[in-house]
Amino acid sequence: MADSGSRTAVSTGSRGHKRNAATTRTKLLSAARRRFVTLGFDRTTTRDIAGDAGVNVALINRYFGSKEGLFEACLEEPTSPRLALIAEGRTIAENLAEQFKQLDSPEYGLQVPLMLWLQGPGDERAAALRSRGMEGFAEAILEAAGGAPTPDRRLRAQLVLALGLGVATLRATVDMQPLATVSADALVGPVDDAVVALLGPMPATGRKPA
Amino acid sequence: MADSGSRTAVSTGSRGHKRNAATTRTKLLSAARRRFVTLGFDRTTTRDIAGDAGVNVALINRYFGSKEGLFEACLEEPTSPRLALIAEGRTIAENLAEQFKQLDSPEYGLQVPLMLWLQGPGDERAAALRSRGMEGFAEAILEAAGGAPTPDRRLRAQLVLALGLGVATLRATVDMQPLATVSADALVGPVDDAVVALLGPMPATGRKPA
DNA sequence: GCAATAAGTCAGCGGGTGTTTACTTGTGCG
DNA sequence: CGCACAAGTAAACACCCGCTGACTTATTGC
Repeated sequence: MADSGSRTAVSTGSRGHKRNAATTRTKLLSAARRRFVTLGFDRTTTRDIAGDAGVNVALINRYFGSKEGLFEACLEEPTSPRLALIAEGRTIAENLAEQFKQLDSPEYGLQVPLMLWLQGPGDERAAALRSRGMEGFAEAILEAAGGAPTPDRRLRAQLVLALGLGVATLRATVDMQPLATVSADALVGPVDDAVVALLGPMPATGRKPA
Repeated sequence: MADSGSRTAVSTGSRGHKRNAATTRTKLLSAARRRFVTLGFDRTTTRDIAGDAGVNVALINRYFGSKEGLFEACLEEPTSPRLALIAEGRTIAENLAEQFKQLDSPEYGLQVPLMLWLQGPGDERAAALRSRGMEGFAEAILEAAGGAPTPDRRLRAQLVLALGLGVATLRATVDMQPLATVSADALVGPVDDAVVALLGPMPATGRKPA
């Protein structure tokens, strides 16, 4: 149901034609992602998404089956090539700040915005996706921090994730000065203090492997 | 509009009578608070609240004017005597853990549940309440931490708040092990590490005032 | 006890939302 | 070209929600 069609009329090109399934699918995805991130699932209406995308509402159900299907597609399919959750050669704090920056830019990025995971549909499937995504993120943090993955360190890594999530949430939803308006770069220092306190200093990457 | 009435028929007692405005008002408040905290504003329906409270739906509009009014009343009027945001004689981490405990108990507590502030109505008034509440919380943290309220320390106090908010959010909405199920007490140690890293050690309270 | 009034009930309206269905228009292949 | 089918459109359906207004029932002061 609502798959890409057995035989697509337009093979690959999205060139200047007025009708192109892949293009409108992508338009819907990015429009939906932006709305979902800023407003949450409930407050986002399908008509608004379609309006932003400049596309008919019915296409949402055609291509994604339902609003929930569209939401799950937002979780699964990034529009631009997905950024590594925790890129190497940077501190964890810097990586978190990178996520904040993506939240800041209203056009997007918005690759793996933390907010997207929250306040999604009450749907069971989405909840499972959310949990797995969060755990994966925490695990990436733990790995980047190095050391043995003991239960205590796993908990601490999840606290780092909680810090990042809290910052993203506050910045996105509450107008609290200075946190709401300060640049993501200015957060790196203090956040790094907390991360180091929780997980210890980052291991030297690359040239000095432990 | 929707005030407590110029001349209340029942003065104070909530004794055995079938009709008592104050009692049903309170019933509505606690039922609403629980729903709002667990489900958020949008997913909570007035009919559900009234059902939980064992009360007719129309009473919500009678006593609180609207669903939004009920929400704001939840923010303003705690059912039980309000706990200090940051109680003295405890570390900030312990105080945060206390908030987590209140989130854990499904009956409640729920005095100043962090979640309540988020995902409220898009209403302007509620947003303002939210911002002021959050700022007040951050300021209480800053005060408890002692030292001069420099802009940098204010930001750091807000990061502590972000950590608490993130933990509360994750525990309430995402089933991520071990964070979701670990006891609030077990969080005190790690959280305290982060808080100390951000704001320095707590000043000695009471007997050794600065 | 008896009106006066507050507390509570009931049914329905109006609006908004997700979704479907029947239809039209464009596109590529033979 | 022209046919078949995909892509897109328009309108309406069905549902749920917040809210309202007229009504009924209990409670209180005299």
